[in-house]
Amino acid sequence: MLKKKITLKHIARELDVSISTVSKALKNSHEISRDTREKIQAFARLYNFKPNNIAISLKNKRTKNIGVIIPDIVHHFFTTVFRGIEHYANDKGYNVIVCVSDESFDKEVINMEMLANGSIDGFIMALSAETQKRNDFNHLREVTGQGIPLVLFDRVTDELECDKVIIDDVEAARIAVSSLIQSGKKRIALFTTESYLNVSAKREQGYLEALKLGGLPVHENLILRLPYQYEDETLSKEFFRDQQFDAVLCVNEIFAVRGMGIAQKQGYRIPEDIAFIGFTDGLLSRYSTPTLTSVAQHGEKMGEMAARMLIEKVEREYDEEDPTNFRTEIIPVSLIERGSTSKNH
Amino acid sequence: MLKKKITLKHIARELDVSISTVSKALKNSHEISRDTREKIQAFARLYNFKPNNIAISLKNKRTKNIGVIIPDIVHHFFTTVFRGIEHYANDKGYNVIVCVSDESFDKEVINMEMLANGSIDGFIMALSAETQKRNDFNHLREVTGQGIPLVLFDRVTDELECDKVIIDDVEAARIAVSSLIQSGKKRIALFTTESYLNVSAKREQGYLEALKLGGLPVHENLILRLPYQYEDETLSKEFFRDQQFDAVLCVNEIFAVRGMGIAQKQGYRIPEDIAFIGFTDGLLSRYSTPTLTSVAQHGEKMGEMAARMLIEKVEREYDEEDPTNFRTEIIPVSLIERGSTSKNH
DNA sequence: TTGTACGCGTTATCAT
DNA sequence: ATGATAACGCGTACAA
Repeated sequence: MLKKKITLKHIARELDVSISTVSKALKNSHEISRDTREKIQAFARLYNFKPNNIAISLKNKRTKNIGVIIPDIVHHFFTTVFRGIEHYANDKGYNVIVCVSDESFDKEVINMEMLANGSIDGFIMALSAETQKRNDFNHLREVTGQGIPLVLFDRVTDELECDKVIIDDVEAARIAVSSLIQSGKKRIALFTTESYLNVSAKREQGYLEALKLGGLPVHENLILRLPYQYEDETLSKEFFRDQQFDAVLCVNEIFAVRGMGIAQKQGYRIPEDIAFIGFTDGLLSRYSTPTLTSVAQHGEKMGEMAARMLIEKVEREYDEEDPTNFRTEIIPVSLIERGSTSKNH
Repeated sequence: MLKKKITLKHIARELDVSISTVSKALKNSHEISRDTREKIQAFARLYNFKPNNIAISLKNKRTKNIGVIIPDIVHHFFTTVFRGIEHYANDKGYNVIVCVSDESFDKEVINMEMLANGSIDGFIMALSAETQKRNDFNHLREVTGQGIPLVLFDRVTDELECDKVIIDDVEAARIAVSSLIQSGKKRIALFTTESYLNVSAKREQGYLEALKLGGLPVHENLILRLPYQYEDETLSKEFFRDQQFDAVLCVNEIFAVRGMGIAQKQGYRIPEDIAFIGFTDGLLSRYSTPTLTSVAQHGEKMGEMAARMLIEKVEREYDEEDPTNFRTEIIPVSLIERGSTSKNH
């Protein structure tokens, strides 16, 4: 019953040939006579021989593993990106090791160190909130300094020279707000997170730019900033109660859906009284009441792109190419229009 | 700038000692004189020496990696379980390699084969839909036959002897339906998936048992079965239009939220006209309108348990213990009551 | 056509 | 106190 994994050595012993003969025979080398070749191959098939990945990794100094470090896994956008990474990587024969930083700087550091000691050929990651707040990227420099390729996605930083994949958050927010302006909205609010997160800062910038472009004034009291995982709805309730706006851009779909819930409870009609647009086109956007118009970030494409960039770097590693040739790819967004901005949906 | 990874050999050469001396010194062996020990340790620290995981894996025949194969990653419940696995595993110094089967039998097989060749010490998985449909588990037997520990969670099968972690789906459905009966509901419907999925079969069974227990008759036309990822709402619309029920148990939160949307559009009030209960206590349950009463499956605990069982097996592997001593752990569920069953929420 | 020897990086055992 | 050697499993340059 217990058929332990078989090795070249076993086969060699059993068939009374040398290990290298077995190795060559299994790669169909013409150095080996048809006879022994077939004998060996038959035996190998019979015992279901598969070469040991670890041994091969050690020999090639390539693991065919890529390390993915993300702040959270119970999170629609990140899982979407992950799916893209996983598909592309698998396609190319790579496996994916995932570590979750839980938005913690220390965990991010520990995870990277764990993986950097030979377990992976390269990293794909989105920075933890704490890392962005501290603006400390030495653990990343450490790793790139060792020649390990790194691709950052979504939560990136200008302080680091490496490959990056992002959406144009400024542009995305601008598009969203402009579409509100075009549909006749005059007073547009922003419901967002505290702005040490790169993305929220950029979305705010896009919001401001769109207002300017549309000739609308900026009112600080039309902007509400709450912690990323806020609990207390006091401030948000006030915000919507004192409603002085006819539309609101929300930094993600959770903020949007919570906002819609509050607004509806206070008797506002959506989209007539207040129109909503969110970021992150996930389940909530599709199944909320009303359904939520949302900026789709195409996470899967982002993941594919990140994996592609990483694997290219990894496989080019030992070639002539300039290793400091870093790219930043921008994944286009699209606005998915639904019931929170138009009655027709 | 490019400080390539340093090895024992480098240190040995540099300090003009033997490799084994370096190895011992770094493990603080008292065989080595304080002098050389300190010299070597200082040097190692300076050059940030970390032993190569791959080499250690090869030597120990232990990778400290565990393989997780799940049907889908953009899926609240699975990511929740994954989080539990990841936390526990990381705590114990293990890394997690994730593969996604996309509900495909072939992908599941390929993924397992990729990982089974030395990349991991054991598997944690939930069976793909296709695998359950085909009832073909040879790839799993293959792996366990090689002595690789396997823990199945949620999507399990009786055909396989191995460790398992499940929720009691029968019990869970019974609790949910009983609570509806207790609150005075008389005609309780079931909105579920086609039943080749182990879980939906069990939830249906629990539904039937609860009706019997409550002295309520079973009406086949109160049961609607649709494909797991159905698109067309024709049948569901009919189902709710011809509404002959005052409550409905839904096999997951997506089915529940879609159902609520349809019912509300047709003018029914929730929970007065129809009460809803779903499975999978995720974002949708928390943020739908009304909020959804839901069976929480405590995925994170499930993941922790699975990881614990697996790691115990892995680390006991070479000991005396009976390897055929398989357990099935049942994670208790709880009913999270919200607005879809009671006005007070 | 086949086999020997070496190396990947580490550790453990056995000399010296 | 230190070093040489073998071993983990594989691949390959070189020797026979």
